[in-house]
Amino acid sequence: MNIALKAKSRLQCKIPIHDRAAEQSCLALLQSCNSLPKLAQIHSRILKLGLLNNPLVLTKFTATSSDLNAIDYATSVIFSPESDTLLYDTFLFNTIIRAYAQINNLKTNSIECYNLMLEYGVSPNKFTYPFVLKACAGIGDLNLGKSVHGAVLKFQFGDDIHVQNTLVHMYGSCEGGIELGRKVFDEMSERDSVSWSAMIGGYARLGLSTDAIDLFRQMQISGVCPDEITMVTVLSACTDLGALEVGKWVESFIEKQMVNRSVGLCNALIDMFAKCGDVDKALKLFRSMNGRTIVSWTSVIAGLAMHGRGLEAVALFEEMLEAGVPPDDVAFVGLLSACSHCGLVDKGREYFDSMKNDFGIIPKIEHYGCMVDMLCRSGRVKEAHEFIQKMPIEANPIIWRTLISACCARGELKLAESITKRLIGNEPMHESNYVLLSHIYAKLLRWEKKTKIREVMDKRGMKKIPGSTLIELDNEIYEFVCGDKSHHQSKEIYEMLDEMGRKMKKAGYVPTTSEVLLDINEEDKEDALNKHSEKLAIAFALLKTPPGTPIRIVKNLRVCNDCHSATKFISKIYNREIVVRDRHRFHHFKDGSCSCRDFW
DNA sequence: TAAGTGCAAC
Repeated sequence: MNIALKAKSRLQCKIPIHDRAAEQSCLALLQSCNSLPKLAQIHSRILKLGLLNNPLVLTKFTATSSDLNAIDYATSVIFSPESDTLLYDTFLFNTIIRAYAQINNLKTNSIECYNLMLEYGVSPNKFTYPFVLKACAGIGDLNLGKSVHGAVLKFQFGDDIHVQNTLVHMYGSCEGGIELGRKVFDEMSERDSVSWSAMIGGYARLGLSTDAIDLFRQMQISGVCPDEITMVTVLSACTDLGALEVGKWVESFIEKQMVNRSVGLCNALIDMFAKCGDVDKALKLFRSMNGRTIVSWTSVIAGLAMHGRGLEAVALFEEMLEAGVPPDDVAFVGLLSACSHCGLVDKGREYFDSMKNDFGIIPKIEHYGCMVDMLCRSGRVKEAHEFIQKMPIEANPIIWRTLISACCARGELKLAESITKRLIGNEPMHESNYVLLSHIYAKLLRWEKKTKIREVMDKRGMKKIPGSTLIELDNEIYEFVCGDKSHHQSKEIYEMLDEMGRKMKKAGYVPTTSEVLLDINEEDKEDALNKHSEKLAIAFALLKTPPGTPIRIVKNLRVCNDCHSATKFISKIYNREIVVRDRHRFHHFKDGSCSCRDFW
């Protein structure tokens, strides 16, 4: 739909005379309308009464419905050449701007409509800007947002708290806008829970989760009472960090401060517990809640899959079907990844077909990704390769990397090499491709080629994403990077590391030096491995926590082969359960083995 | 007629 085009021709149109009584009766009907079928009835009445060109009626029609067809219908009539321009007012424009701002992919229609409003000389009011800014946030265009901000100031709505709140939200949703959002936030004379939620949410979305949690602490000092949405936002920051202790604290805070937990809040708690390592708690919470939504089910199913408990995830999916909840595409991603993680290839294939045939869901790249992973894990590398070539959509780098890892694990090194080289051609600045290639060369014993990779990376000016590990102790979050010496107990940590190394070697641990990308001698390679952030974090935890208690750490990247092998030894030697969350899944180390069964 | 939030393949 092109609003502007439809509007152009109608500036000169004549003013029709309306039947006021009919208008009133229609408005009253719309007032009590609460369902789409009812709306359709009213629609036919509008037609019968000849009120098609009555903007008042159509505005109400638009406002009552969140149905896209109704909105499009109403706008096309409102802006048709026959409609009554003299009845165009702020309310009408606000309604349409709001309607489009609420629908994904149609946010630009909101902006188009707002521009039209200015073009016709209809004045925006303080209710206009929250809608317009919401649309800007959805589009994520910082320059657009800035220009609307300019208009806000020009029309002198800059002091309105709702406008300010949406400005914060808008800047927080646009790339590079967070600082400007913070400026608006800092300059506000008064802040309510929405202001704080918008700012905390901005940090959380950008992955600045520690900033989000810090700001939440400041909010408590400020005396503004957080609401459900604030808590959902803070929980998403906890989830991102893997900060289970902070998450638990948030849960108790919710219990103390709030009477009822909304479904949304419960879903956020479930997701937090699952992704912070306590999937049993997530399950318990899920069992205790009323009014579960598809998001609740999906969060637990995906959570179980992530912890390697695929069979339980599949059972839960079946339970969901029995409960009469129709699965959506996201639920199938969780289910298929569960099948993949517990080796249910045939069952997985059945579900994949059923998704299309029984539920009419067209598989997306993520679903194909699950299928490739499933075939790879069960050792059917060739089949996986054929599957990729037959896919109706083009494979993405994630899928290719899955296949490459499987090739390496199964000794299909030549195939791995050729795919990796092609991938580097497509994504020359993606570090993990080079790491993969270097592993392949190490396995092929092609040391000279392996050495060259580092040079290529340097020449292309690539920055290595530094590996880091988070650990939470006594409500504090500690971060370790490779070779970190910044901790005040650094000396003790490195002594612990030496002790761990000695005990591990005695138990039969051999460092996987082929992991190291640098061109250095074997001894230095061992040293480089030994300083990996996850080993530092584990050493720190062994020092600071009572014997026998579980250790939980969160790694920002995928855990490396050497750390994986070392952690297995450590779990046995020190008799500790070690729960490692990496970029993609959980590893539960216990008594010398890992829940991922060495495939990740 | 006003704001803010939650599930996704490696």
